[in-house]
Amino acid sequence: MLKRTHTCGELRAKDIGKEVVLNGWVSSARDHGGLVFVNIRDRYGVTQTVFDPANSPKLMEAAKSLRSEDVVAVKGKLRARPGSQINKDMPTGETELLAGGFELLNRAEVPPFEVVDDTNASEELRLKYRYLDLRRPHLQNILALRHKAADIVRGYLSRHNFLEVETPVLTKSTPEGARDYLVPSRISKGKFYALPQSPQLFKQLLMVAGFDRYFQIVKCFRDEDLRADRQPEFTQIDIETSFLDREDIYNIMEGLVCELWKNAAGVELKRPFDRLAYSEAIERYGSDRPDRRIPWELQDATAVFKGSGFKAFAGVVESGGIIKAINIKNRADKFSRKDLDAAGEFVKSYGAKGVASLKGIEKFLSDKEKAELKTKLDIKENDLILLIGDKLKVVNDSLGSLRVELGRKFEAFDNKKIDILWVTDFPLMEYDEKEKRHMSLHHPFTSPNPDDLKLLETEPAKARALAYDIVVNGSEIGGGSIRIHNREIQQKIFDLLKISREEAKKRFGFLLEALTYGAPPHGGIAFGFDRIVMLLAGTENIRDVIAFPKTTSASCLMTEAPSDVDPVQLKELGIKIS
RNA sequence: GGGGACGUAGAUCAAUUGGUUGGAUCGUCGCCCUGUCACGGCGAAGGCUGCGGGUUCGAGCCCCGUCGUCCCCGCCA
Repeated sequence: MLKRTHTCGELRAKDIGKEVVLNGWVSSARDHGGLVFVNIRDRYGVTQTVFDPANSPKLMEAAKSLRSEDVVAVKGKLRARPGSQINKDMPTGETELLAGGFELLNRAEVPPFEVVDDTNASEELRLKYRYLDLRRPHLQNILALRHKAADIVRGYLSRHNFLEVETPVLTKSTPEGARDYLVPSRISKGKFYALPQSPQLFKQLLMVAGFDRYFQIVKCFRDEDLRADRQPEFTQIDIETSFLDREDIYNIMEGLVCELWKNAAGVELKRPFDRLAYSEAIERYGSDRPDRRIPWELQDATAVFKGSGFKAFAGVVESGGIIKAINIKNRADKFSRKDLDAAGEFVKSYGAKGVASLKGIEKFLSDKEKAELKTKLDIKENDLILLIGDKLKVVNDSLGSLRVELGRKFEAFDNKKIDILWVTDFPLMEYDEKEKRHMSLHHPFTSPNPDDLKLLETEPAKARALAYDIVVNGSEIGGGSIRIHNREIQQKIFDLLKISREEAKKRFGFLLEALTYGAPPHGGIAFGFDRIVMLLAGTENIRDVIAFPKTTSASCLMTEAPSDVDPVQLKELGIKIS
């Protein structure tokens, strides 16, 4: 076959006169009767080839049969386009390849949709023919960006003395956390491996083993429902270190994040990153992953409504709930009755009964109450005040989410701005009403803050953890903690979580045992690599950054996985489907 | 598990209050065309309206079920 001498994206004016060969896909073929233009596309770009009868009438006739997505090799001399024919929208637009010969490497069927960036084909169809969708420059660029980001991560961490170590994919179900994907064992019938939700225990064991700086770009699996930013298998940058405290980890990781944004997106981030305590994040933004680009904050107005003429809120205060408000500055005129109804529907999904606008409830309020609100919320002409009264958690969840929803709707911030911060001092655990016990907020190997050890005895839910998340534009891109390296403290945590000694021993006795053989103080972090690439690429959907993603029902439209298996396979595994 | 939106030529969409023969654009196919680049012109083919049931004289449209896609809540240490 004719082998390419150049890619379809590199030919420029300086190459004019060269004999070249291009390989690629026909992206468009324009037959003018007496002259045929064929654009050839590969991963690097598009180059126009021209079949001119003045050069070879026979060749031109043959080129007339070319169709979109045929695979071709074209040989010829690169020439300048006539001045008026230069295409400024194409990087290769100053030149064209005058075909002197071509080879049809493979014929393509008519594709189910046009392979162009501004395709309007449904995502369903594009997922079924993902290999065609991936031919689009947009997706090719994102996957190239993903590769670059991975390369930056490996480079940075390697320079900082981290070792990439692989950990098992066929492993053991870990405690708490997400639902596991299970893999039946043929050799031990009736037993199962679990795919890792993260290599958490292995990276801690690597610390015990003395690999004081470990990382891995690694697939993780969680059998939970999907979202626009959640896939059942996803990629983490998993990191663990020994002999470092939180400050050291913040420092090294800020360096990594800055290098990612600088080298992959050309954005300089300011260091050090801001820090915000979890409690303050909830108070001011109603969320542990605040998007601070949106200007409005949640304000507590509970005191104003105590015994108020607005009975709904007075009742909320009476029963121990809270009232919070946001002041959406200077946008009252852009918020219709219909918008308010929509906001009401929106907050209902978070368990709130509804949302009140100040305008709507003003008539029930005394002059004093109105004056208090005006001062407290700094109300000016045309400000839109929205209020929710309910139980603490419901108010924070619903009003915090509404804040983000309306921030996006009103485009109340600069889209190019990057807001990055650490959220610190998470609670170690919280009480679960359904399970009637405390549950780890992060995971059961997270170290309590030494200052709060006494609280563990009295009010465990108030004890802070040495845990931290890193948040970019309201999206959690990573989280980690200092771990427990002391067997007694680890046992104490299990006791508080009501994980019995037998249970603990059965499920991760190997870790407990390892902690007794000289475990160094250690801690780490895991970044959601897909989410980082989403932010770098500026896309809202995780499927855009994964080559072969799954639908929201966790199936692959291309391979049709999951699928039935041969009964023989099941028999070998000792599995019966009921 | 719950809520919402959607499903009509190969693709993207339209189709009056439930009413005669279900349209448009892109693509495809044929003919014409020497400077296009989403080429252009003329013409043609292409439909089990996701699937199953029901209501009705009559269903793309209404009802029930089912399958699939997307978004959200729950879930995701």
